[in-house]
Order: sequence, then structure tokens, then C-alpha cells
Amino acid sequence: MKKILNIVVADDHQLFLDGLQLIFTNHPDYKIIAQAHNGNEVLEAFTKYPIDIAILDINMPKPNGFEICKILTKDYPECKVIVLSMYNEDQFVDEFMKSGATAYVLKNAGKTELFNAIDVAMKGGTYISKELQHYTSSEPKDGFVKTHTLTKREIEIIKLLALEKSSNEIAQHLFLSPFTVNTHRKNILQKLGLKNSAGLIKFASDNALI
Amino acid sequence: MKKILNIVVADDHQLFLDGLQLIFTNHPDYKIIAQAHNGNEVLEAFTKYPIDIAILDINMPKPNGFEICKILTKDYPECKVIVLSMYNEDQFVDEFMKSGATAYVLKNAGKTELFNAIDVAMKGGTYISKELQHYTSSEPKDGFVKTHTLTKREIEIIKLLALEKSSNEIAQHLFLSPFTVNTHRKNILQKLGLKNSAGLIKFASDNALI
DNA sequence: TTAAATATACCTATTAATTGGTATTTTGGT
DNA sequence: ACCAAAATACCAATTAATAGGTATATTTAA
Repeated sequence: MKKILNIVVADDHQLFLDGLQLIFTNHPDYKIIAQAHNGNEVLEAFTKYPIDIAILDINMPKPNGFEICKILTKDYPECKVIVLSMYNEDQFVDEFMKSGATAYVLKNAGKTELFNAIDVAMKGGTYISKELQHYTSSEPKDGFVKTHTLTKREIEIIKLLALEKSSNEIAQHLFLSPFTVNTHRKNILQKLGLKNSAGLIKFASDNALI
Repeated sequence: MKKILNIVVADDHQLFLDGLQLIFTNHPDYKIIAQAHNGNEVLEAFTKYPIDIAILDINMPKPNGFEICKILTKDYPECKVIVLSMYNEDQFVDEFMKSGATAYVLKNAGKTELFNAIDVAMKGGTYISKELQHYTSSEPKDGFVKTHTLTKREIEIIKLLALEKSSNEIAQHLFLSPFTVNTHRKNILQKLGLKNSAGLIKFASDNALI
């Protein structure tokens, strides 16, 4: 007899969770045993239930999908992590897969594709939505892969930029020299191959950094 | 005997549509008769079915939720429009309600709230998620309402800013004087009460302008 | 047919952002 | 303990953005 696998789903939109709940209602193999609206609730669920699969929205707050993904693969290596993303231009596929995710599925995929991704993941494989495979290292875009491992500090500064703060204000806020902040901003733009702050905020917004 | 009401749901994410479909599966009064992934498919559905309720994601593309809302209330005044939004900081509640929407619901609402919104709408009332009521003119924020009816030209310039274009580049692209572009940018920031381009792109991204 | 809104254009001054460097200290991992 | 990565700091030059004006032609809606 096949064991029913327990799933925790995490997304900050209840309506979406309700939808997933119903999608899985009649599934013979999988059962949603817990819902979470943020990163902390995901971790909480793991202390309460024996969870086999975590389905995470990357846009989820406190901590974000990326952080949770790293924590889960470290603390619960048996658990499969399925990442859900809104964007088909997502630049983070590589980072997520490296950080231990076993599947990366776009939200504009249907439930069949989601089930398929889970099946593949449970068999030990990895699944990436077709539309996203262009962004993995296996098939570099434009001949090279934009590698952009933003550091913690850099992401911190991006968040403050999104709050309309100037370099000087950021410096004050973080108790840094304005020179340092400008150095970080310079490095960020170079890393991401962007031209200015407008493009940076667009990128950050698209990739759920802010 | 009560007539079952026909609903068209529109969102660019199939997974979300699948979820809504199931949410409504066992509802006695409402039935999802059509799904749409963009604005054009919504209009198409109206030519095929007698639709009573349209549930629209504001982030939907071609044309966006706002445009569709205006078209529907003009061409199908009997139809109730329920707007779904991702953001609890949304600044467009007023504009949507003025353009004919009968309810404005956050995606982090549960299905009960969604059903409730539809009920209220069908009885001729309007429904706005509690979290958003701060942003309507009935309860002004900080003593005044930010009215920001961006013009066509202004939105055009915002889109180009999001593509990392400078004022000069935008001027060239639109065959305008750089002075004109800067005037528009100045007016945009003032209208929206923003400090700089970073904030503008954040706003535009959050409000599905880009 | 007017008034209001929109789009256009210009000017000046100030502030901020960006680009090009270099260099030292701190932290994290093997 | 060591190496690499990250974070820190500084300088100078240039370019772009922002804020404060004013002003006029063109559209659009009442």
C-alpha cells in the first residue's frame, strides 16, 4: 500500500491557497496537511507534521522563498521543495535549483504540470517549466549566463532603494560611509548588467527581491 | 427558482484559474462558464456566453484589468465586475470603483470573502476589502486623497523608464524635446507623491503599469 | 463653444547618480 | 591557518535627475 504524502503549501494569498487545497482534494497520493502564509509558518508546520513536500511561492515574505528553500534542504534533506514563480523571465532558476529546490514551476502552468513536477521530484528527478529552461546554465541565454549572486548587503541596499532612499540616507540608515553605499550600488548594477536604478527596481520587483 | 449566475474569471496564471474553478465547483448560485488569460479573451467570452459576473485580476495583460473594466461597464452595464488585486497598498481602488467596478477584493482574502463580495455586488452594493478602505475617498489617508490620474503620455514615459531609458533617450524615441520629457517626469512624481525613479518603478510594478 | 486638461517647450540651480579607479579590513569556508 | 569573498572606504569626473519656475498650443469633455 502506497503511503500518502504530506504537503505544506505556502503563499501569501489565501485565495491561491484555497485553490491549491481544492486542486489536491481528490488526489490519491498527495494531501495538503498545512498551509502557510509566510516563511515562519512553513518552519512551524515542519515541527508539527511529518512533511514530504513543500510547495513554496518565491514571493512569500518573512523569510522569502529562497531563504526557506535553503533552510529546508539543510534541516529536512528528505523533503522535496517545489518552487512556484509568477514570472517567466525569472532569473533565479539557477540559484534556486542550486539551493536545493527539486522543481521550479510557473504559476501559469496548469495543475497537470504541477502534479507532474511533484511526481518527477518524488522519483528523485528535477523539474523545470519548459518556459524557464532557457534560463538555466544547461542552455545559456545569448551565449552566456548572467550570474548574479547578490550578497546579503547588496540585497539590503536594493530594498532601501525601493523605499526611495538616496545613497546618503542608506548610508545613515546602515551606519556606513556614503562611499561604501555607492560602491555597492556600482557593483550591483555591474553584476546584473543594468543601466540605472529604474532598471534595478524593475529587476528586483520581477524577481521578488522587494 | 433561482437562476444560476454565469461567471468569467480572468488571470494570467492558469494555476490560479484552476483554483478558482474548484472554489466555485460546488457553489449553488454561481458557475464559472469561461476562463480568460488576458483582456481579449474576456471580451471574447462575453460574445459567446450570457455573463453576469466578471472576476478580473488587475495584473492581467492585453488589455489590462483597468481597460477591460471600463469597456465592460460601458458595453455590458448589467454585468458586475469584481476586481482582484495582489497588493494591499494598491493606490487604484478609487479609479477602479469610479470606472465601474462593483467590488475590489485582495487575493489574500479567503473564498468566503470573495463569495461575500459577489453577494453584495449582486444585490446592487459595492464591496471593498477592509484593508483597502483606507485608500478610498471615503476615508482619506493623511487628510487628503492622492489623486493620480496619469495621462496616456505619462504612462508611456513610465514604461520607457522601466526599460532603463534616460530622459534624452525617451525624448529621441518619442520625438520630443528633452525638456518636455523632464516636465512629464516632474509631473508624474508630483502626482504620485514619489521621490525618485526608483519609487516610481516600484509603484508602476506594484500597480501593473509595466 | 468654451473651459479644463493635456502635451508641449524652455530656463536655472542644485542635488544625486553613475563610472572609473584603488585599497584595506572582515568574514566564511576548507 | 589560509584563501576567497564580502564589506568597507576613498577620490575625481562626468552625466543624469530633480525642483523651481513660466508659457503656449492642442485636445477633450461639458
